[in-house]
Amino acid sequence: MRTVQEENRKGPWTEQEDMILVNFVHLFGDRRWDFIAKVSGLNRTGKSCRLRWVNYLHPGLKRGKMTPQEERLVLELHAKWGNRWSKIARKLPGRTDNEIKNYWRTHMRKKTQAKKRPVSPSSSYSNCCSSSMTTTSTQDVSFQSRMSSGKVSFYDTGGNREINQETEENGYSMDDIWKEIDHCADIIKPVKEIYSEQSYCLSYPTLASPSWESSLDSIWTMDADKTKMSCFPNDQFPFCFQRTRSPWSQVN
DNA sequence: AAAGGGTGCAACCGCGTAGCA
DNA sequence: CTGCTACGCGGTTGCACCCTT
Repeated sequence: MRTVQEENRKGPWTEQEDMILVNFVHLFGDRRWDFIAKVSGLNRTGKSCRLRWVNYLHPGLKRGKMTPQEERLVLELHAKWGNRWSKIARKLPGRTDNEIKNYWRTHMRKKTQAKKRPVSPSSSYSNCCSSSMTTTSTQDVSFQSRMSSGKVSFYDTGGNREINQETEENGYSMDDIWKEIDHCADIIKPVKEIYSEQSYCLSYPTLASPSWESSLDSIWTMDADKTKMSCFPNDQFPFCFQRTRSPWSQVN
């Protein structure tokens, strides 16, 4: 009898695995992960496949640094909802809960470091979020006092009414933030466009939760017997984003 | 140029929950 | 109602890269 550990691969995904996963997701949709994991022959758990898809391979993902607008929105929403990362992520198109979680973690780390060095005008935190963080001061004070009094954990700030109040007093409402984000979305090239610009054969239908079924036929021409990427000309992989650290770069 | 520490991010783990038989 | 399975979420870890000394 073989153990699960013997059967399932762990650790970083290879380019090949990514391609196989993308292929099977396009075939069967981004549900039924255990099934996909099984039929694809990837020695991964369904869970692992789902995570890889959601956090990295999903075509609607935006890569790169958070914009000031996004930073502000994360602050706002976290103040409102606490560590409900997936809920927050839904309000930031193209960002994953994992990404936001990581961002927040980094953000809070910087904050606590700044706290340790109290009167440093050029603290890393203020540098990082200098752009237009109108909401930080009050939150910092209340949050940090709660932190230091041991009432909250490192991550969990819970809901914070004060910040909402303050934003309203400042006249910077959620509507304003949304307007900025809309404006931003105009500037940022839709993923679809980027794909076509780079001569990739794929055209992804929507940014969030694409309905693959509707466009499968036109997009993917795959021989059921071969799991080869007939849809990727010249073995190109349809990403508009760059991998910085990955097994891929090492392959070349 | 090398070493060491810091940072950021991908991926795993455990738990809660929805859906189904 | 109960048990099972799969999925989703939040927390945590590991490691590659970057920066400073």
